[in-house]
Amino acid sequence: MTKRIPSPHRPRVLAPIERVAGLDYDVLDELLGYSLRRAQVAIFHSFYEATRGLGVTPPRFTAMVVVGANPGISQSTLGSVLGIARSGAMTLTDWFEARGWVERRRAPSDGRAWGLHLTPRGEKLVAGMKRRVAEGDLKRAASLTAKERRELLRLLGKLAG
Amino acid sequence: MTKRIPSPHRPRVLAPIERVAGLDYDVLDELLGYSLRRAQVAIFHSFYEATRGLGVTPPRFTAMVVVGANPGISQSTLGSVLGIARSGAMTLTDWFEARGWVERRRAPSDGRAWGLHLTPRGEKLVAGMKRRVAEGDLKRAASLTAKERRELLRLLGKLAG
DNA sequence: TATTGTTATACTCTATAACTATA
DNA sequence: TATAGTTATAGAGTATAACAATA
Repeated sequence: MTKRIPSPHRPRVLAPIERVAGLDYDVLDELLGYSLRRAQVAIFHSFYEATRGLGVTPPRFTAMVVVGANPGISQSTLGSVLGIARSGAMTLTDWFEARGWVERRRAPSDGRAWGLHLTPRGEKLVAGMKRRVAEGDLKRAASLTAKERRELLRLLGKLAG
Repeated sequence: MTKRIPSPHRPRVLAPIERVAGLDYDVLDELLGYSLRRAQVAIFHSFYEATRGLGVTPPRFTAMVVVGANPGISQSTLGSVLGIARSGAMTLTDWFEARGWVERRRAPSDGRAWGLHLTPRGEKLVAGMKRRVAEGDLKRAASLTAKERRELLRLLGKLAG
């Protein structure tokens, strides 16, 4: 089977959304969409610190966590979780496999599907990342009280749900 | 001056981040980063409805609003607001100019820079979009009380700031 | 020298569509 | 027929680097 060569890992440092002094932002500050975007970019910086050098982007992190918590998950299901097409889930899996973090095993119940599993190395990596990302996430939210952070999570959940 | 041909407008409908039943999401639900992403995707759908058929993506909407509220703004400053490089701000401006929504006028104080201005057509368009986007944003947040929505905006602002 | 806009180019991410092998 | 994975291809968005004109 010929494998596509996975792309080199060079994650982008998302440019900060600068607050340009003296500029009128009009309705933007009243919009949840814009505020969400700004908050997300801010959080991304702590994520980037927590995964520095690994080439792990947020979708890749999500994928690793989900594979770890759901061993044997298929590529298609992984794609659904991430909101990407099957072909994208494949590229993603190739990327992990090339690094020896994830392996494909034939699903026992369905000859078409692969079951995805973390390798021992993948297990170790994801454990470390989970810890560092969670720490960074907390640290970035240090301007919020514990109660505010919980409330924020709750409100975001309501919005997304 | 040879102008680059702006790309056709075919905005993507961001695939929803499905909640796959029976799957273990592990730490993800405790992370602000992941919750922000899910909320953002949800909000994006109302944005998409509000700008349907115009090819206006969130960054383009932000740009139109900012140019409208700050006539004469330079491409570089616009790029800073959006967190993109100068070359990207140029492509963006070309896109608007090709539709007759924005025009470049030589900046009186600096012979290198362009000042960006909405055309009458652009003014009309952005006014309508602002109304519809704000309405959609409110509607999408209908599951939140007015107080919760304000609190969410406040917390997001704290996080981003 | 530094900055603005521009051009050329490359890369990432993702989508669609066609193909295969299984179901 | 339908689905999982694969492959090929295309497009949107953005980055970097080099250049001209102006500061």
